[in-house]
Amino acid sequence: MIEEAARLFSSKRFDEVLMDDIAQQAGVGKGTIYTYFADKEELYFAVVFEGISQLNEKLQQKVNGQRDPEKKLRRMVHHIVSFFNQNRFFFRLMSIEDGKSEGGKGENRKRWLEERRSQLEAIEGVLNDGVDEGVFAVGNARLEAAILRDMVRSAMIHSDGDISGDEMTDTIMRIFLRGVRKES
Amino acid sequence: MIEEAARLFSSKRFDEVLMDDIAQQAGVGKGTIYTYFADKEELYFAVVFEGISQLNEKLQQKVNGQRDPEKKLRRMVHHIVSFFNQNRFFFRLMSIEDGKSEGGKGENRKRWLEERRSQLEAIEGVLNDGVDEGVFAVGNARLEAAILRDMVRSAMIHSDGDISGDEMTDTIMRIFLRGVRKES
Amino acid sequence: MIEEAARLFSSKRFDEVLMDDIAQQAGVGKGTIYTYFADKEELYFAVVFEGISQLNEKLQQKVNGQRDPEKKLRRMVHHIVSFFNQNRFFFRLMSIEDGKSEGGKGENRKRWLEERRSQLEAIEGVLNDGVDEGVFAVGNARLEAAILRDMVRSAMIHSDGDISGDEMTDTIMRIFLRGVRKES
Amino acid sequence: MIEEAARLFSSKRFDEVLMDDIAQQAGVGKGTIYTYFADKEELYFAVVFEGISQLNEKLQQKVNGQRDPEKKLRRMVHHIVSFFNQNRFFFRLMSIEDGKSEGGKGENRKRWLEERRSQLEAIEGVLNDGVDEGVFAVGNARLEAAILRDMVRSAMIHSDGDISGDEMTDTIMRIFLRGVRKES
DNA sequence: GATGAATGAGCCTTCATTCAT
DNA sequence: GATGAATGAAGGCTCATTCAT
Repeated sequence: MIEEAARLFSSKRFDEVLMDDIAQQAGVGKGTIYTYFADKEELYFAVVFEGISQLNEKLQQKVNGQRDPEKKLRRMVHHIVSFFNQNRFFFRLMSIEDGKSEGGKGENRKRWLEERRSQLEAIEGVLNDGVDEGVFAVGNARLEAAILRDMVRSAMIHSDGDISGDEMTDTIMRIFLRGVRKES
Repeated sequence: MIEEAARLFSSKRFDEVLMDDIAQQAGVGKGTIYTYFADKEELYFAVVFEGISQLNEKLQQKVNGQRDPEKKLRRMVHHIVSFFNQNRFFFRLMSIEDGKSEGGKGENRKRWLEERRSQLEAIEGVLNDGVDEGVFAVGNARLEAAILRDMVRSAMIHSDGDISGDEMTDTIMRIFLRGVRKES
Repeated sequence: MIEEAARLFSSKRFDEVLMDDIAQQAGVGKGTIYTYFADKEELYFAVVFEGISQLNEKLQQKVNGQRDPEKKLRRMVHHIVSFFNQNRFFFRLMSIEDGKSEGGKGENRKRWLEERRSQLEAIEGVLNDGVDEGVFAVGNARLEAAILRDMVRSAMIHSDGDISGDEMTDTIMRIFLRGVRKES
Repeated sequence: MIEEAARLFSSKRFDEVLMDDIAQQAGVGKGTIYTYFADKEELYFAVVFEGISQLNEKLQQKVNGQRDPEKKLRRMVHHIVSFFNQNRFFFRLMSIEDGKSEGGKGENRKRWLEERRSQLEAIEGVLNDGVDEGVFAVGNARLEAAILRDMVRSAMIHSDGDISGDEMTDTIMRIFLRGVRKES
């Protein structure tokens, strides 16, 4: 149900997605949705958080069990690319939420910001590790973490499926690593 | 009228923006909007295209009157940053449209893709110039142009006004330039 | 202006006729209509009354200057047919008004009933003359006058222009005259 | 629901009848109407066709089980009078539709013309039977059928409830029968 | 007096939500 | 718990009417 909702929400505007459509696609009665979600908005955010949580969890795992900051970074980027490749709709949903400024029911907005922070902190941590080890030189770690992550978004949007996940990862890493590597 | 609509559309969901609100904010009667736009959707896209056209036009100007590819690139990035800083709503609207996949009345979708292509080609051109001059080394110029442009988006989102336009430009250029500079 | 309005009101529903259309057809500015008529409804009734008054006036003339009741009747029917043939729209408008029951602003409704009464009285008078002269035998003169007049409507609707005014008159008179002629 | 809509549509102009009123009169929610009819227009025509179909069906029955053309005709007229007496609104709706010329979505217009034709053919058939049996003499059977049917309309309009259905039938038959009877 | 751009009251229609089955 | 027919609040849109030019 969440999956079908995700598919729809990521390809159409919120108001263009009808509860009827979701129910039909998910193969359940319309009323059934309301057994699990208070309203359309709640379903929407369930979809959004389902996606980002899952990604964040996996991302955390990649950090562990690897020493070299560059390799860690590459594994993380590779994972983000893979995840988005398999869940193109989630990636679009996240883009949308990321673009928002203040709006939304504070509750959800807050949760979203937390998830995003947690995601960026994972990347930021690796960058800082690299700095500590004397291999990276970053100005604003948080900002650069965000830039790295969004490079994936950018690559996804502009690849239209023409470019393999590996090629994307390579391109992103080439640009980014040289950008943050400490000049010797 | 378009300006007020842009402000509203960029801070709320399409369905949360009421024609009544737009009319009120713009200080015109509701009916007046319909004298100029067939419906809410048309107004929305007028807003979107107004923004991107304006940006693209200015961007084209920056390319001329400058030799050094690095300096050209910096001027372009600086301009995008300034433009988005002055029109925060447009930048959000563009993010939204960029995220979309197929949907929408083909008409508008097509126009959007064209505007985007034109924008990226401007950047791409500079990258290719750099390659010709032997100062840049790029793999997929279009993709890397897109990445550069989206770095601005990323920086905007994650700066929340804390970071000045110049600092943003510097950070972006530092990362990107080193990423594309030909290794000597 | 009234004429164009008549043409439109008789071929479309009241709500389908736009003030814009009337203005355009009549070749005047929309505001100009309001110089002469308080609102759409007033224009509509001006149209309706213009038609029936004109018809009634002419009908009255036909009665005079003829002795024989049958000939009078024939001349009247012939005139109604001619008038409707030249003003097909008026005939439709009258049908509409005739069909109504109570509704409408009492003012107009009252005026309409008066005009209709006056019209039927003209016919009724001839019928009564015939009765006085011993050539007609009628039950309810008013009702039979109405039936005669509506025969024209009926013939108009079902002729679609295939039948000439004279043939219509002949058919109507054949049926009606034999129906009211005193049996010898 | 159709019945209440019929009552309203026959006493007011299309644009004066509000969907709210229909819903309220019918004792259903406004949205419910749209479960069964696509829009106001569709409901309107459903109402119109419901009436004429019902009448036509019954009319067909009257033709059977009777030999004498005059008696058949009288039974048909009597039935039309009764039907209209019981469904005054339908009779007004039919008048309106009959008066129209070209307009309307071809679909509905076509259907209307068919129903009307079928109705007139029933009457026409009896007239032709009479001609075959040598008791009637008609010029244009279709036209005279139409005239007969519309005599009922005429009588309805001008009776205002003062005249009984039987009296109406008698008057109509007296005029019409003598009009078509073959002169001996 | 004529005009037509601007207006906003009003209405049709949609669709999230409910609740009886 | 599941369902989907019924609901009505809400909002997009129309168009008669106004009034500054």
